[in-house]
Parts: sequence; structure tokens; C-alpha cells
Amino acid sequence: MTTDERRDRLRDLVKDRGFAALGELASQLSVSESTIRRDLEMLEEAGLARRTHGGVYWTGDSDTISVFESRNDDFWAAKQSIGRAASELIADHDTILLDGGSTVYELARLIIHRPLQVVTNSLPVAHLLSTSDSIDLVMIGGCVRGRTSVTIGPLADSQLANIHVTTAFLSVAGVSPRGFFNSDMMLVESEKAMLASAERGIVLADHSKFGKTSLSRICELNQIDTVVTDDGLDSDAKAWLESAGVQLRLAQSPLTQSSQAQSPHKSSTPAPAASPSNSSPTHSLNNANLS
Amino acid sequence: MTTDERRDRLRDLVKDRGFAALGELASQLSVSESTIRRDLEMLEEAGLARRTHGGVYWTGDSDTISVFESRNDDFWAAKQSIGRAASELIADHDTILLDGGSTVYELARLIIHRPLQVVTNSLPVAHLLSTSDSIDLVMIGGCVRGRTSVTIGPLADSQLANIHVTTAFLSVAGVSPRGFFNSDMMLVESEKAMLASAERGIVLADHSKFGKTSLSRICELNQIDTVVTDDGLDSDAKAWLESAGVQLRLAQSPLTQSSQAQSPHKSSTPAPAASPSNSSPTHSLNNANLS
DNA sequence: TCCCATCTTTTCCAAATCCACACAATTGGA
DNA sequence: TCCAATTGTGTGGATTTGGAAAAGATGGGA
Repeated sequence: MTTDERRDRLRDLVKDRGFAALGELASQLSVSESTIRRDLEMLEEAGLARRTHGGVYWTGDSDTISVFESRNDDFWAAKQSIGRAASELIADHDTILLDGGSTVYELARLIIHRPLQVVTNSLPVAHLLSTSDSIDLVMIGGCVRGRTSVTIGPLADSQLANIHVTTAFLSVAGVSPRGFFNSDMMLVESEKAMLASAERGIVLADHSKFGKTSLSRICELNQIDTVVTDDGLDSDAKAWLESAGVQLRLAQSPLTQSSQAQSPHKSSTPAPAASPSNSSPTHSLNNANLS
Repeated sequence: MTTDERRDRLRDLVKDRGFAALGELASQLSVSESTIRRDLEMLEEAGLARRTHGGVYWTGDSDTISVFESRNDDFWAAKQSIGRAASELIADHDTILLDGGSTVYELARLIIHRPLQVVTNSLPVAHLLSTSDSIDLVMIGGCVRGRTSVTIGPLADSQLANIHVTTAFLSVAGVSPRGFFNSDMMLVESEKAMLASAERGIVLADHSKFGKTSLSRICELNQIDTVVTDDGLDSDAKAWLESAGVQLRLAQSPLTQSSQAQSPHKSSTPAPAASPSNSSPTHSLNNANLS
């Protein structure tokens, strides 16, 4: 049995039972408990399970509902690494705003144990974070847009107008020299309101979004402080982003990341340019108890 | 049995009985009294119980059922049949408002395929209904209350003030001759706003809620149009509800369900012929719960 | 009121279990 | 053969648990 095979079986075991003890899993899969611990560590990093003293709970999505069950798509790994890079821009006790979209959702999975105030218009993000003990969660109300499960419309916009956050994390459908774009006009209105409520705006977008436009423009390039993307970004895009004064943060795409970044033990991040922003090692407050 | 599991069971035991002795709990859970004392200490710190000489009182919410643990509840079958009875009070294309709480969640599961406009302050309900093609969904924004995952606070109240629905379905923690009660003051404010926005208010409550009160009163009896409960309701309660002019609708509890169809005497709205036969047999959504 | 037997709580400690970390052995591929 | 990833084992520290002793509370009887 290969490693990946074992991890798949482990994931299925945990998912089926909801809860499983460590020794049980070890004997089931005929490996040592240490190995199981390492595997579970990854499951937890991926946000699919939560470990407790003596075992592990499944916290991932149920099979029935999952807006973002496209985790098999080519860009999922990139989205995940972008999420990780973005999480390093958040300091504990920050007040942040999370848009909808699968990349931002990956970010949400990574911050679930951190002490933060989070405002969101995304139902999946809210559903995920509502299980956290350490997060103060505010949901933006409004009409729920079916496909993406974000709230939009005048109700949402007027609520956003009364909110102030330090950082807004946005998903976009396209980035071009003319600015940032999304396809849904009402959603774009909300995203404008989000930017207006935030001290700084950060856009998460994998490299496939660059050079594309869409129906409706959110804002011009220089109105966004930082763009987080993967290192598949071509040099053209890099040039016009930098000339617009946008800070660029490249996440190592999993294809090129051969030896680093997998082990959380190593000191991470090659030091971001401007604001290192207290990148807390992910396990510092890991004892979030289930009480 | 793991520690967390034991603490969950302990909490349920104390909650169900209202009061429990130490030794009793120890033998019930097969651990020493020392362990029980430590567990109770945590319960007390969480504000859910108060210890006395020789035992412990439950002081926490009586209606803190999150979606995830509700399926194991003794009253789940009753809740399900109450939900079914309530769904017959909804006509297609109605605009309805759904509160949080497990009974209302069961109602939500039954209407997922019907053409309706639904407003809700419950994250689990919204997450469920967002997968529906036939439902127009509006989410009420606000602070997300941890265990119950409903939105509350001034944001929620002001949004509710601008909304109009035909029917509001509420969960309550207690029903007594003095009115309807819930334990969370901020939630009660929202529920008052819900009633103000609705042409008629319907309360869903299993028979165990009757005769109980709680911290905060939502409204008096006569401000609710209809109460839907199961047929375990005692005749006292039936009397004071009817004398207050509240319509009563009894759902056949699955235990006694074999004799006849439901009471013919009222039914203000024609029950639509839609078939809510969607009694999907618990495709396990039961996650390990965190709280 | 005082005293005392009994029960409960608190405090402490030792045993058991679990966990993170480090390091060596093994495996698989170039 | 070499190298890197993976795995098993050992160690020290942390958590949990049960029990014992000391302190406190309770209630009855003189």
C-alpha cells in the first residue's frame, strides 16, 4: 500500500465513522501510531478533521452539500497555497472581511483556529467558521445567490456600509491592466462596498485569472494593496501590477515546491517585503477544545 | 469512550435531568467521582451548570441544539413529525421566515423542493436551502451566535425591520400561560422583530417545552396564531392555549401514529397538494460537534 | 449552643496514557 | 550506490485519571 493510498483510506475511515481513535486507525491500516499522527496532521491542515486527545473528529464537508467540491480541479492545489500565503498576511486579533469564492474558502480553512474577527458574505465560509471557538463571526445578510452562495443586493450593501475592517480578502474572475473584474454585477457592487469598508484590500487569484476581464469592474489596479497569486504568473502581468503600485505576493505552487513548505516545522516564508505581519505558526493555539 | 465524548454525554445527562447527583453521574459514565468533579468544573466555567453540595444544576440554555447533534436527540422523531405538520401550513409561492432551532430545521428539510421565498437567520437552514433551485433565499445578517449558528444583534434586527413575510416559524425554549420564551435575550429581540414583520406567527415546539419558561419572553400567547406540537401535549396546556385563542395543530408522534388522520377542525390555509414525502432517511449529516 | 458522625469537596500525588520531537532504519527512485 | 522521502522507535513532557488525605459542610442529638 502506498502512502497516498493509505491516506485516502484513512480519510475515508475518519469520514465514515465521524470519530476514530488513534490506535484503532493504526491497527486498521497496519502502521505505527506515529505515522497516523503525521497523516492526521495533514488532514487537520487541510481542514478536514480536528484532532483531540486520543483521536480525531471529522469536520470536513458532508458528501451531500459542497459548493466547492471541485477540489479535484487543476487549480485546487494552487488555491490552497495561495490561501496559505494569504493567511500569513493576517495578524491575530485582526478584523478581516472574507468574500466568497473557492480561493478565499481555502484561506478560511487555514484560519479556523486563530483568534480573529471575521465578517463574510459567503454562506460556506460562515458555515465553516461557525464551528470555531476562537473566531468572532459576523454574517452579511442579503439575497443568497444560488451558485456561489454569497449574499448580495441592497441589504448586503447597506450592511457593509456600516462595517469597518482592517483587511478585505476578495476573489475575482479576472485581472487586467484595466483593473479587477467579476461577472456578477450585484456581487461587484458588494465588493466595492467591501473595499470601501476596509483599510486595505487584498485580492486572491490564481495565475489563470490574469489577462482576463469580465462583465463588471470592481476597481482599478491601484485601489488594491496586495495581490496574492501563485508563481505561474507571467512576467507581463507582474510588470503592470508593479507599475500600478500593487504589492505582489507569490505563493509557491505545489508543482515547483519540491522540498520545502510541506513540513510545518521549518521556518516558513522568505520574509515578505513590507509587512511581515506576525505570521503565527499555525499550531500555536491549537488546543482549541471541543468542550 | 474518549474524554470529549464523556463530557458531551455528561452535559446531556445534566441538561435532561435538570439536577443530578455526583455518584449517579459517576456510575452512569463509569468513571470516578474525581473525574466527574473535574468535568463539572468545566461545565460550570462554561456557565452551563452550577454545582451545589452533592450535585449539579443545569443553568444553561435549554434550546442549544445545533444541527449536528440533533439527530441523536430523543425528541428528534417528534420534531420531524412537527416539521411535517408545519409544512402543510405553507402554500407554494409563500414568503416565509424561518428561525433557528432543530425543529425548524426539520421543517426546512421538508420544503427544499418547493417554490418559496424564504428568509432566515439560521446558518444551517441557509446552508441547506442554498442548494435548492426552487427557493429564493434571503439571509439575515448579524453576529453569529456560536452554538446555535443564528445571526443576532442590531444588524439582524434592523434588517428584519425592513422585511415583510406572510408567515414566521419560530422555535422556542418554553411555552407557559404567560407566553413564549427563549433563553437568549438578543435572540428574543430578533424574534420579536420577526413577529413584527410577519402577518402570522407560528411556533414549533415539541410537548416537552410546555409548562416551561426561560429567561426572556418573546410575546404573550395571543400574539401567536398557531402552535404546532406533537400529541404528547397534556390537556392543561391545551386548555390555556385554546382559551388564549391560539390555534393548535397536533402532529402525530411516530409512536402513536397508526390510528387516524389529523384533526380536521381548523387549517386557515389550504394545505397545498405538494408532496413533502421527502423523508430522506438521515444521510448522516451528523458531524462531530464542537460544543 | 456545642459536639460528633457522616458526607462532600478540595488538594495532592502516582500511574497511565497521549503527544511532540529527534533520530535511526527502511524504502523507492534516479 | 546515493539521495530523499517515509516510517518506526525512543525519550521527555503534557494531559488525564483514580485514589488518599485533609479540610469543609451538613444534620442530628445532647
